[in-house]
Amino acid sequence: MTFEVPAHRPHVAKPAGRIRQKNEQAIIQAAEDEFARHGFKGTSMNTIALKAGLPKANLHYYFTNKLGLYVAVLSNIIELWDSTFNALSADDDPAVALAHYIRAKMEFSRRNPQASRIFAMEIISGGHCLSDYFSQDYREWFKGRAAVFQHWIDSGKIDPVDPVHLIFLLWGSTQHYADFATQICQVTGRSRLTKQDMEDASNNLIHIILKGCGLTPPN
Amino acid sequence: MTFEVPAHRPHVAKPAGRIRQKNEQAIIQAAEDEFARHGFKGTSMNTIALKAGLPKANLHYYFTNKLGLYVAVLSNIIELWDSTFNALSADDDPAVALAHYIRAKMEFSRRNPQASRIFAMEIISGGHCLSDYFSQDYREWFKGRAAVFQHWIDSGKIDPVDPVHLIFLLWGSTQHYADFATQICQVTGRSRLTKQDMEDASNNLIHIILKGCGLTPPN
DNA sequence: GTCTATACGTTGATAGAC
DNA sequence: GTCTATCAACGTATAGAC
Repeated sequence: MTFEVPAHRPHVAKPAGRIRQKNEQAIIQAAEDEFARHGFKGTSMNTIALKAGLPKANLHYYFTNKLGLYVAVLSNIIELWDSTFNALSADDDPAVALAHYIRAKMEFSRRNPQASRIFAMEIISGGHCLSDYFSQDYREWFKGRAAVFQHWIDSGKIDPVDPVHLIFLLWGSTQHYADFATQICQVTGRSRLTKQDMEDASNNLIHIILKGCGLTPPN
Repeated sequence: MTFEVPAHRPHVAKPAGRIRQKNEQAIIQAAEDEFARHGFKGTSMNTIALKAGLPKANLHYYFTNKLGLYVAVLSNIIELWDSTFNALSADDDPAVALAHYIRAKMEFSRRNPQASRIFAMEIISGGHCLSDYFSQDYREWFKGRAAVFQHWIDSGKIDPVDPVHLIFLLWGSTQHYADFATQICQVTGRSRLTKQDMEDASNNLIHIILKGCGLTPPN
């Protein structure tokens, strides 16, 4: 009995791989748009397919099902989400670190408003798709982050505020500019939030929050 | 040819009216639950009907169509929404007025988390159903509200912060506790936000925001 | 006023030709 | 790998019996 040896195939960049990459990218992009606007249940695969310029059967080829696609989009977002927050360290000067964090979070809201909105919709909807993300590890990670603020408090660098609620203040006040951009534009009569608008907003937040914690804004 | 005269019917409280009131209430209640969880597109009339304990044809009897029901729910919410904000007056002591407003807004978030979430979802989705609400009048109203803060600034009562962004800070930081309650519970390991949690949060916000505006919290 | 039965489009998903 | 054709389930909405 003999075994066939596979014929030699010269190593070329598989065209399939490039098409896959391009299509997956187009699908994720289109899916972000739709999920940000209508949430998970409110979004249809058909609409995503149309927006991506592909037959809808292809979506099921690349992403087994609708939930798979949604989780892929969410994961894409979560990866970016916490990195800025992780940059905060107990050794930092609180004023510099907080000002930097607020600017970074606002810049993230400006550049990825859809990511912020998908996350917001998922949380508002109960966050069941993020149950893996919200694990015991996540709680430990959060405790560690809050400990940074507690250290600043214990060493008298900032006012004895509640570290946990300070974090929610930072998150809520910055994400508001991505999630509620529609309302902000309506009340201010703007068509969109410019980079300058976001810098004004950042400066305002930095002034109030830092001073509110007993700090003087840097520079 | 004779015309029949309708037989006399003694005036009794129409059972129809009471049934209508009871059913409409049950439908709106169920609709709030579903819209808060899945947004407009993601909610089905069938699910609302099941939750309300009524055949789904009844929903179309009481509320012409799905959009009509949604708008009814939204209007219910909007009515409550701005009243607390209207209470702020240029003549008030800023510290007292701001502290009172923050507490009122947080209490609203605690008692009507679903209302806040439906509003949030609608805004994130583009707010097209609120185009009537976001009229020229609304912009004028908002300007008038911002003028209160500007007056406090001009008379040297609070720091020269940006009044418009201060409003967004107040809105964002308080609504966060309704809209992101799921995330807050997950990271803090709680099953729900208690009244005490919300009071702690209020006190923290009052400390930071008032001090950040150059004010001393009252009492 | 109320509810059963049903019309008819859209949904997520798949089978199978190319 | 890709796409056309199709399915069963579910969507909103209504007609008409009670």
